[in-house]
Amino acid sequence: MKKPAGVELAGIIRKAGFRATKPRLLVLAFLHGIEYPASIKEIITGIGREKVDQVTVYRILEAFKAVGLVAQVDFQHGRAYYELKDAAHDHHHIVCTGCDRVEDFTGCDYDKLADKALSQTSGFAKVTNHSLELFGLCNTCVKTA
Amino acid sequence: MKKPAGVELAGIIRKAGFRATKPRLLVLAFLHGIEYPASIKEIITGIGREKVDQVTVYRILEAFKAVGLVAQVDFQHGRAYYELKDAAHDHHHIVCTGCDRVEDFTGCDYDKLADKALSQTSGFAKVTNHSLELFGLCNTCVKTA
DNA sequence: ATACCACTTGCAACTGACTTGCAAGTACTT
DNA sequence: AAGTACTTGCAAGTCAGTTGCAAGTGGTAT
Repeated sequence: MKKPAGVELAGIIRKAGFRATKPRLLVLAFLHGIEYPASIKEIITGIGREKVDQVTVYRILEAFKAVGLVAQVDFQHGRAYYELKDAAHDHHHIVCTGCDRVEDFTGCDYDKLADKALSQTSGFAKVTNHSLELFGLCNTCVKTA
Repeated sequence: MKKPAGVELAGIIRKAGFRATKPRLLVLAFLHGIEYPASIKEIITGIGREKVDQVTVYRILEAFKAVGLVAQVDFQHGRAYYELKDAAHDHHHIVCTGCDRVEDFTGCDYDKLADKALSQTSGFAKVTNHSLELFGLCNTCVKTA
């Protein structure tokens, strides 16, 4: 089971136009294993500091983002979070401002939103990307608020 | 016209629970004068570096944000942007990834979105805030892309 | 298999956004 | 006019993310 997974990941990386190096495989494997977006620090700690330099992780994520392999999300914590991008499942996150708990939700109606924005603005030709986060209180934090 | 505006701004600040100090008046007046969100650096430069310390600007914006007087938006430029919050006019921004040009659009259907998210998640009790940005290409940059 | 070379990585040093501690200043109250 | 709690300014610090460059390595051609 380990070998096939590795091979598959290498294929994903090569298809994206990169060499299937050990750091890139480690980053991609780590992202495959998480449920919610992870910060760079979490990614490095998760992989193991001795296995890959943080600069390398920054560069890999930047490159993966550029080819649409990963999505960068902003939880307003002063640092970037990353997760694999799943084109078929455009989801967003709701973040608890009390405890940083995260859950997913879907249905932002991206296409309609993009059309609406383009029809309202005179200077824009196309929408290529979007970011949407909801902030709120989880069942636990709402009691102590 | 200058005096009344100043008095009015002072009232806004006091109503929010702060003392109407010179730095706070300057920040609020500057935000009143901009068309699109400004970075801290732009705010400081706009006000005049000699008139107010950058630490003070950071603290003022943080405080104004906490009471809902200003909104912080993320254009994925690695720094925060700020603008006055207009409760009656919930607008969002579309940002050109080529030249950083910004325009507004409205109609994100916040209430419906919040309901949708709450019905899909089991752990959240309420939505208190949201962030939404579209990224795209303006009429100029789309030609050179 | 071997060698090559462009692509990658790791290290060290750096930048720039933002924060903290604290003494000095000042808006509002009495 | 004076007091005091709220604010500010300065200096120094933290932390995320970047840059330059020499050393390393994956994929290809031989």
